[in-house]
Amino acid sequence: MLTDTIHIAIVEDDNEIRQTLQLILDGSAGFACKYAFADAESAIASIPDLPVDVVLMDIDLPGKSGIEATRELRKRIGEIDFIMLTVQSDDDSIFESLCAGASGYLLKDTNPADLLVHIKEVHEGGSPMSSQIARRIINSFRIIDNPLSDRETEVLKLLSQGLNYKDVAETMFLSPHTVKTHIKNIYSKLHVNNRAEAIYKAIKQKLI
Amino acid sequence: MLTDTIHIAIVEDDNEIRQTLQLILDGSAGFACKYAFADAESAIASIPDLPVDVVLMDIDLPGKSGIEATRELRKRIGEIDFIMLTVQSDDDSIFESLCAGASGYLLKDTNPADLLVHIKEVHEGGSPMSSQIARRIINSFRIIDNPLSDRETEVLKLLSQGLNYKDVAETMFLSPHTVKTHIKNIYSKLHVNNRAEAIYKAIKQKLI
DNA sequence: CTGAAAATACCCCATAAGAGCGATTGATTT
DNA sequence: AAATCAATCGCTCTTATGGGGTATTTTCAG
Repeated sequence: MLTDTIHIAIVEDDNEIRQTLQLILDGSAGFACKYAFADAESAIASIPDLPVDVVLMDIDLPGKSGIEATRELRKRIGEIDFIMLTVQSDDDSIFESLCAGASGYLLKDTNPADLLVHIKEVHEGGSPMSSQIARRIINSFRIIDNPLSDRETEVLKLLSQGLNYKDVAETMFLSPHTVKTHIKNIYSKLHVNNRAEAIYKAIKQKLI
Repeated sequence: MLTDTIHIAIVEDDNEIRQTLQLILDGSAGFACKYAFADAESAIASIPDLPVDVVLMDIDLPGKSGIEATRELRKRIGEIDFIMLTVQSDDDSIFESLCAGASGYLLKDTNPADLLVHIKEVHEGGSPMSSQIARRIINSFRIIDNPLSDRETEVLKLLSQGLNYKDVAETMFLSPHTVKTHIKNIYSKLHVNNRAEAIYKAIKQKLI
């Protein structure tokens, strides 16, 4: 049925890649690719008004990057899925893209047949990515190493919830003096000298 | 070659599933599955001393969960890859597993042929997961919505680095009074009343 | 059994932080 | 033209915080 057609837009500055890709996608049953843009600016201007389900977005664009384009388009339209299609696979690009609202992240050497499968997956609520890229994302969940004792971790968690010395002491059935000592030790172990930085570091290192 | 064989261990309490799986895996070229455990405790006791490359871990085990088993084994041995193989696909299970050190997360309805491919992927440094599961992970990177102004965000970032009123003021070329006002507005917008909680909330909501 | 690390408790003191006020200017929106 | 909000600067006051110490008990690994 026509209503099941997935409507695709491409944002890619390389003319050959863009045109080839558009031809392939538009020629495949169940897919339509009527729109293609060579830069972020024109994509941002046009896509909000187009009947598009999935956008294939290159990251390396002249002027605004594909990540910025994704971020801006996301702000205005929530229903479109973005797949980053790029040669870059460095950690920063991946995480920035995901934070900007991308649903998939594929490398440009993905073959057209697989690409079609992945577009379908995204449209059905999935997030296709190569297992190498998935690993990088997964690694970001790992805990590096935890210098804090159980008690110290407990204290820090309570602090992060806005409790002060006295409250923490009461919650943990301790003297406020002990809480203070724990906090001092936490600061020393994390090499910080105040609460704000301690919490920041602890979260970044997944200690709390 | 024999040296290219991937050695697998299974931890799964259902006898039928465990035995069937072991037969299939051990019978496949390039794979060996000589070890299978019915509970976390025996797996934790034995696996550190076994020549195993990849562990297939069920989450729902009697006694200690597969997630705990993964966490404990991870502590002691870094070179083994863990694939969670489970019926549960709720967000908590996924994130806990990843934090515990799992490299892949597959549902039990994955067919044996695909499973072999995924085991290979893991062993080569990838992280196989269904695109539905990948989407859940990706969604955890999304920014919910940002009530803070640019200036306020800037202030909060500096606070998270341990700066005090005065330092922030100097860095941003502002009066300490203005910084104080910004902070007060931040607290009010985030519904908190101190620095610690503000930073905690801001990070959790990906505002900084 | 012994020694290190963790957990507990206490003191003093200078300063940073937060609450509660008010006020002006310049955009942006309606 | 009015209203809103962001951004800026200012005051007072109380309390919490962090830095500097010391010391005892418990727990756990070697």
